[in-house]
Amino acid sequence: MSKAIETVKAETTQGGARMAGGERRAQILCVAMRLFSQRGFSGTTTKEIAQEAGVSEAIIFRHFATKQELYRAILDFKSCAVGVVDPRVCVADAIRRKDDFAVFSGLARLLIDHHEQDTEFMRLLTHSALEGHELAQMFWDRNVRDLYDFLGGYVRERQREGAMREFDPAIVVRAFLGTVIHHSLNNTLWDKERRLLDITNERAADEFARILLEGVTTREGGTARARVGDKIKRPAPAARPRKSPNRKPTSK
Amino acid sequence: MSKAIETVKAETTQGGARMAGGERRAQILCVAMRLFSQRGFSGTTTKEIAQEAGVSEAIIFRHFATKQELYRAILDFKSCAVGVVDPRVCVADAIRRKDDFAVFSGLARLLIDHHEQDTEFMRLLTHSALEGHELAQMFWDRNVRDLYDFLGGYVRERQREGAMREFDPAIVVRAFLGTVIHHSLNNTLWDKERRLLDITNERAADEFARILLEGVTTREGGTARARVGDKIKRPAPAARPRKSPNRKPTSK
DNA sequence: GTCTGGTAAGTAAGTACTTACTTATTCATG
DNA sequence: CATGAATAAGTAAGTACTTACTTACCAGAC
Repeated sequence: MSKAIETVKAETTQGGARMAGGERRAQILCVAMRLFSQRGFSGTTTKEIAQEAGVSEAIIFRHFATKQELYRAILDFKSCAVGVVDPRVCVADAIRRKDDFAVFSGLARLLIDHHEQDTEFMRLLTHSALEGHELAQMFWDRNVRDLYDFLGGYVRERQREGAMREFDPAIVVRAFLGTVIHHSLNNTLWDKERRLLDITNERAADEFARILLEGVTTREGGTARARVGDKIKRPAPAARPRKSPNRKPTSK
Repeated sequence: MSKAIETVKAETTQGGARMAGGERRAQILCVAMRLFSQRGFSGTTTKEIAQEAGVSEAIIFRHFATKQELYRAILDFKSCAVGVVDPRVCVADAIRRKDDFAVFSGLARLLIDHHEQDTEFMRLLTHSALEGHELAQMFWDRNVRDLYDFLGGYVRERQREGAMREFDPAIVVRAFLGTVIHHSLNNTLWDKERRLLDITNERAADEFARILLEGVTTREGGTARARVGDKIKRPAPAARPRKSPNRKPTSK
């Protein structure tokens, strides 16, 4: 590769010219994240990272002792930076007003938007989960567990007030977050052209929230048929009492 | 590695002794699938595959011209084998009876069970989706698209009969399959110890179906509050008329 | 001068894939 | 039934190239 080409490429990625240590470090981190998210850890070579950053391979190892450490630094950096938009804060108002729809659609919107604008991190996280990287687990434990607790707590509260049915809150959260996260994953991983479903984030968030809250069947009971759940022997709620909610069928 | 050890290991994976061509090929395929699903394509070496299969590297290349071709063969094989349980057949009876709950819980149960017993394929598919492998796309297009059409069709039919609300069927399917698939993915990828939610497949399927059909809010309107959706400007249904259902609010 | 950001040119251990060769199995034939 | 060519399964030891990571050296700002 000629020097000229290398310089041009370097320019486009802000490489080339001499940089302050911190700057260069950040730039390498940035380039590496892009590549790791595209090709995974073992699918990305340090040589590629160096080329894309417009520097020689050696300076990568000046900033990061090993390839592993570079990867770790990325995951570390991102799993902190991701916390800047705290879902709890963003829907705090809706929670206070006990506006269920606003809570769920707001949360969904937040997540879908965030996933859309940070596709890289989503891919990176999935890669590292597959590869069994400890930091993926750490991120999951920290951020996702929090979300479950937070949302589950809200559901439990609304159940106590008689505004929600007696589902296990954890199941409700799983159902909702599943829909939302899968939607994002689907959009970035499998159906980038939106062939199966092409809707705005706003609409997706609203509809998902509506479906969760109202259900898809008509409440008036379209045809004269057995109510849902009549024929199933619902397993004793205490079978696995890990997280059994304060069930209290208030209303009615 | 001593000959003795190699023989033992070979025995456990049915390698070692001379095998008929087809047999050996199948065994390599099997071993390779396990390794690819654990470590991804570029994270797995042909040497490892050979060792685990208890043969020399050369015979891998006797059966498969390249590593890529081996990978392709696996994806090919699996994406066919996976079709043996056709969801459409399995819930055909419920469809005929128009038992919404049976349809959705049955389908969910089928998928979750299947994912649980074939974790390898799920991981493999995710890996290859991340790596942008064409065959992952093919599988998605073939199997998932079918499911969307099938389930979406059922929803549309029930809407025509006034038994379901006027959601875009594709959104309903996305919501439901999202919940189900995410549940599986969660169990195999992030939360293997089931710390966030530990329920049987049967219960998961039933609850997911109930939530989708009934919604989580009480129908009697626990507290005197605005009905869900009152304050939102629902986007004009014809905004993106891709798949707008034959809406016909029959009943009532 | 002496840090500091940078490089060119390594190195040892892998990597996918080949070659030249050895063994076991099959099976028509004398 | 024995036999021996044909064929298929298998291996040890490569090849050419890539990988993560090092070493020895350089140029400019303070």
